[in-house]
Amino acid sequence: MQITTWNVNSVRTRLEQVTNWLKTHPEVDLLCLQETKVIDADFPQAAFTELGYHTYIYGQKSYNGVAMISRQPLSDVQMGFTAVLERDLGDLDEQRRLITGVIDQVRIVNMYVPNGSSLDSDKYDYKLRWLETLRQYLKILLDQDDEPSQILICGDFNVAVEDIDIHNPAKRETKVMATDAEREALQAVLDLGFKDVFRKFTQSGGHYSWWDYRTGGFQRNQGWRIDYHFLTEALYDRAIACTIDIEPRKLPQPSDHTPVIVEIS
Amino acid sequence: MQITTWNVNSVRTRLEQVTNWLKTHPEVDLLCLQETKVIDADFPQAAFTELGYHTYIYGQKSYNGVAMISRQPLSDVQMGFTAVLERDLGDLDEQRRLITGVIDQVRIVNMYVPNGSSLDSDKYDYKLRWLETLRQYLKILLDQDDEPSQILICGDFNVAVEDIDIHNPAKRETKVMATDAEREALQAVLDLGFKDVFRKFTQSGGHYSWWDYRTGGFQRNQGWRIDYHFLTEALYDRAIACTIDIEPRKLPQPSDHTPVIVEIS
DNA sequence: GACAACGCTG
DNA sequence: CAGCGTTGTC
Repeated sequence: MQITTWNVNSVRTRLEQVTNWLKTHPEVDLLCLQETKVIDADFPQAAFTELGYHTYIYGQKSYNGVAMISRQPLSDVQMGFTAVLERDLGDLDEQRRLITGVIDQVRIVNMYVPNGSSLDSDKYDYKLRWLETLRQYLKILLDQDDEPSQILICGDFNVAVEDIDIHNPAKRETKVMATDAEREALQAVLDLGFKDVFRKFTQSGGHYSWWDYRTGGFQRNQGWRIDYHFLTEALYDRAIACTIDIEPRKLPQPSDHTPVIVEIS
Repeated sequence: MQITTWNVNSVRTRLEQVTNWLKTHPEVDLLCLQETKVIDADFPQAAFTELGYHTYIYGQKSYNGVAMISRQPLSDVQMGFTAVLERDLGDLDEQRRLITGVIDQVRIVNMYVPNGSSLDSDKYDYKLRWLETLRQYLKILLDQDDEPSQILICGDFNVAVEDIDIHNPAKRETKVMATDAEREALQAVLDLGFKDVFRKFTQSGGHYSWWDYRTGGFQRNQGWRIDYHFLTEALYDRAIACTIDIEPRKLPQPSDHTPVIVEIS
């Protein structure tokens, strides 16, 4: 089974690139999208159903929005934190950033973690609170799951977990995406029992999933690895490959992110 | 000598269409553009100079803007009413709607007449005042010119001069572009001694230069003839053809207007 | 740098 | 329906 995560930065603008990618990657069973930036009514479902996929969408206009494009139907699909946490989360579940479903006894959680803007902003605080809520949410999913848990969480985490996941980690504490506070908040999530499956196969640096549009850093491979698949132990053991496909980032008018694919035996 | 008028509705968006049109119409000596929608600093001059044309631009951001693209250098180029009327025109010369120059002893005046919005608007009043100012402006040009005057005024006049210039003239008094007041204001201009050269060669209706994007009227040829070449008597006598080229309107992402070409012996 | 929305104009 | 500019976001 192959699962891909890809922040497409508008599914409508990138529609042809996404469908072309699916056509050239028929072995991919599930594509998890982030930043679809479109309300459900305007999501280009037909483009995917015509190719034989099932679509599960949880969208919002302009910002955020996630979707899952699956060869097989998913079961137990749920949107947002509230469906699982069953309490009022205030502002933490207003934005559409998280969708989950089950395929072949594996629960997939596809998410778009808040970016955080700047360290002194309310958005940064929101990001930390969101990650803590994610921890609580995943704890329940883990408790609900049969042992051993087979859960995969993937998406754009907007955090680089290690210094080798950043092209220049020197001033990492001054900007969002790699501060200690963000890493600790994410680590608390991973401590529930999730492992970065890319590192099962690749220990070297220089492998990134996102390159800023502004600095033109893709040409010089000045990027960040912020898109991940984190797997529970049992699933991690079954993983046989995890790769980053940088080809879509080379196309004209690309997303700033590129797909990350994991294969599970 | 062939002269073309074309409201391109943004010269940057339409640049390739415009240069392609020039390439396929090498016999055109002068192309008069309206609604270039760009300040002079950002006008894509190089695209025209590379093709061997001289450019004369009088631009404005977002709205209006006129330009002349000429095989031969133009002489005595002037922008706006004020250069000729030499008095303070208040708001009537703030918008960049008029440029003039001389080629082969023929004075060309290229203009974009205000649209007028709706009958009860200040813009409608502005349109009528603008046309009266145009009359005063042309009177001076005529007085300055050697007898017999060889003046051609062309552009988007935003007025249909006759009922056969409108696909459905029934309710023409309720909307802008063919009310009696607009026609009278334009007629006062033409009474200085200008004639609609298209009608020298074609008397039938159904010939238009503009089709509204909104109503999709191009498919059913529901348009308006609002782009003209008006010529002084001496020049009118020398005209040997005047045609509307609807091909550019058939292209993807077209301007809502299409070129009108006049040929003078 | 790129995307989407909104307001304005035609 | 299509253009531009502005704002907000990342």
